[in-house]
Amino acid sequence: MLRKMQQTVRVRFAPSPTGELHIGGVRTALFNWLFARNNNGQFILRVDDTDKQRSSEIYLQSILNSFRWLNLDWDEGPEVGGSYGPYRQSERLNFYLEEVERLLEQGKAYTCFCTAEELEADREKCRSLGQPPRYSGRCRNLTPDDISAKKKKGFSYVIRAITPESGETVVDDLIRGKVFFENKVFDDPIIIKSDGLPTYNFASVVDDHKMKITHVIRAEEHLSNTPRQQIIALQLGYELPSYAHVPMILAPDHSKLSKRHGATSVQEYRDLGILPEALLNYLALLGWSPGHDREIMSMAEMIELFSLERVSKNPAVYDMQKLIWLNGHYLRNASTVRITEMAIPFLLKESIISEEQVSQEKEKIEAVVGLVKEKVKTLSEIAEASVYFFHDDFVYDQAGVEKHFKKDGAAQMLIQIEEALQKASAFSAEELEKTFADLSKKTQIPLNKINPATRLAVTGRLMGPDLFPLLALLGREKVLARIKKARALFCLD
RNA sequence: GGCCCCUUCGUCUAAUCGGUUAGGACACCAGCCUUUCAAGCUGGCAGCAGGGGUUCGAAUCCCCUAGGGGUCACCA
Repeated sequence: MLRKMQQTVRVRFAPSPTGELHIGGVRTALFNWLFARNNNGQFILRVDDTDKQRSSEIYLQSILNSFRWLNLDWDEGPEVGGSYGPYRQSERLNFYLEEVERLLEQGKAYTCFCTAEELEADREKCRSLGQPPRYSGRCRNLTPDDISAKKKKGFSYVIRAITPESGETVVDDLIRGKVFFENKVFDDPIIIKSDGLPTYNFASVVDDHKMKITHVIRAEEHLSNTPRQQIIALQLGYELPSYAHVPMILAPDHSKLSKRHGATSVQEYRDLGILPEALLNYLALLGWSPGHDREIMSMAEMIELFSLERVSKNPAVYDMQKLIWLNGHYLRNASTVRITEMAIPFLLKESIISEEQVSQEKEKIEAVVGLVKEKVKTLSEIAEASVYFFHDDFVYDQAGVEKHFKKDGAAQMLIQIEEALQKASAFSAEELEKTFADLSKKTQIPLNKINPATRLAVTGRLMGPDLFPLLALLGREKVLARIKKARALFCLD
């Protein structure tokens, strides 16, 4: 504990820009971030873009946007810089080559000319013998003359690091304890590819060291990679960071989360109308708990309570319903002004309002959102529930029409409602509530007939926000016009 | 298949060194509230994967079995 305090905690999240940031990545990033903030340490973003083919700037920008949207800030990394940069692996080639040169000189790595076909043949042979596929070590003992001759002929080559053939490597994991691996199951890993770029296992080790990373917190899928990285680190003479492998997030069918399971990227959740704080709170609960019955937590509370010791070992199945529930909670408790800002893009996208209205009718939009947000769970539902405040040409619920309009006396009732509303002294929620109560008393028609009929006439629906504030917001003119229209459209007499 | 990890309600999880009527949350069901639907409140349903040990006592420690997941690339 004391030793931990002496050294500033430095953690990193190292996405490769080959796709959108997905929720598994966010959860890993979040745990890193919480751990850093809890320890007054630094959270570093590093771009693992050594796969030239698949990496793209578009994805990097999208990932950074997702981080910004989630409000997860990084102390060092792209755009903010830092004293251990550059933070893109594609710009750190000189570091890797320097280290490879050293390994080569020390005889801890060697040049390998084996072709893909040769390697495949080797693997095939191993398989047929019932053994695990393993590199034969054919090029380990090439002489310097062999090597320069082959290079001169233009053969392509890679650099491999030498792995001990016996003994074992122990990964001391903060979450799982000591995990033992026999060295004989590993072959000599490629550290520099034939395109001259480092492989993940090498670049990652070099960067973690050069960036003074103290804790490597990553998904469990990397656990079996860790001994290979430790072996490389050993060859390089590095001191090892602490490791913590967090459990994976699984789809409801217990398989690995993928596109076919629906939304997987942060961007998709954003488009669905999920709030960033809800997503983070939910993700924090997947594989971690503060220990007591606490579930809804602000970022400040999560920072305060987070510890790796309380991260669980077993994979967590992802449950959309609980996320939605949490989102509803945050939606209701957030300020109307903020939710309105966030809902506007959804209203625009569904053509419920125009750009012009955004600038000219902000107050009305806020009033609508304020009324409607109590009943919904996502921002896109806000849009859906707001339609009739801005459009007169909505469709009427068919079952509702049968039940409330196509009955004897329905027209009479609507007329009476109209008259009462016309005479109402003020068109406020309180006044309207009184108006309806009086009407019910006078006509002997119960409120549970008057109210739904009014709602149906005015909104086309049977459900929605409280009726009286709804009517008040719509205004006398629109309400009366809509009741007239419904009467003309549906009533028998 | 080899190696590695994991196993508490349907799902996420709690239960400090072994002693709890195994707790909470989502979902589901019922009731209350109510002008609707939600929300909220109250209550209910539901779990220690199986089998052996160790122990006065095991969800908790050990072993085995089963199941799930990961990994074995010139992807990260």
